[in-house]
Amino acid sequence: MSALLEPWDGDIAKARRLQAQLAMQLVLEDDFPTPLRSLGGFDAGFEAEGTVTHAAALLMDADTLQPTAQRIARLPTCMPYIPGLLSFRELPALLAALAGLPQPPQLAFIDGHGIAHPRRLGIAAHFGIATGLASIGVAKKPLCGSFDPPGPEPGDRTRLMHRGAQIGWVLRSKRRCNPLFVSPGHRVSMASAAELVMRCLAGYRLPEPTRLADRLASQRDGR
DNA sequence: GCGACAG
DNA sequence: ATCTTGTCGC
Repeated sequence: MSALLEPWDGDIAKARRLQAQLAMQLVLEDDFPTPLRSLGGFDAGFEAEGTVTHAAALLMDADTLQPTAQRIARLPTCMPYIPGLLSFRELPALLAALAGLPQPPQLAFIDGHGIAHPRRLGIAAHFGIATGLASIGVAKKPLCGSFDPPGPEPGDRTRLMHRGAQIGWVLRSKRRCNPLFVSPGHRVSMASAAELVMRCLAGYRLPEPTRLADRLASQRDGR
């Protein structure tokens, strides 16, 4: 829960040091309820020329993938977008939306990277440390690391590497669609991260938790 | 030094 | 992220 509500002071170096420190607390092994009963989907968006940040939180049944509750939270935008420091900008809104759900999900899917980050603390990892919940990052584009393109079949994947270590997967979730960049957040193993995303697909490029959260967060109405 | 850079 | 309709390709 460290340094999340403190106002942005512009000190990028300090923020980076905090990320490295928080990343040390990550549990990169499977440690979530089984069998999984509930899943969560989270995504953030902006309104009023970026002055307002809104976040969508969605609770769903792990077996049917049907949403059971949803919540949208709005907060004044606290800082600008700085590559590598995304979580400091969007996490406050995500946490506010999470607090509005009837109960927390047993596993959260976050729109953005988990440990596939320069200091291993993408927004999904930061969300996990801040809440204690198991989390997985699902991003549409890479932030760092190198990789070979995965095969064309759904399920095909290659390792996303950074500084000699695997930080995630480049996963083909659907034919003829650009691959997803999947990485563990907190309390989820590298192998399970990809498997869990595959298990949540329903015919679209994005797994249901993030797909529905994306749709909710970017709807023109309800604002 | 130069280029890249989640959302 | 956001401004935004139709259009090309599978």
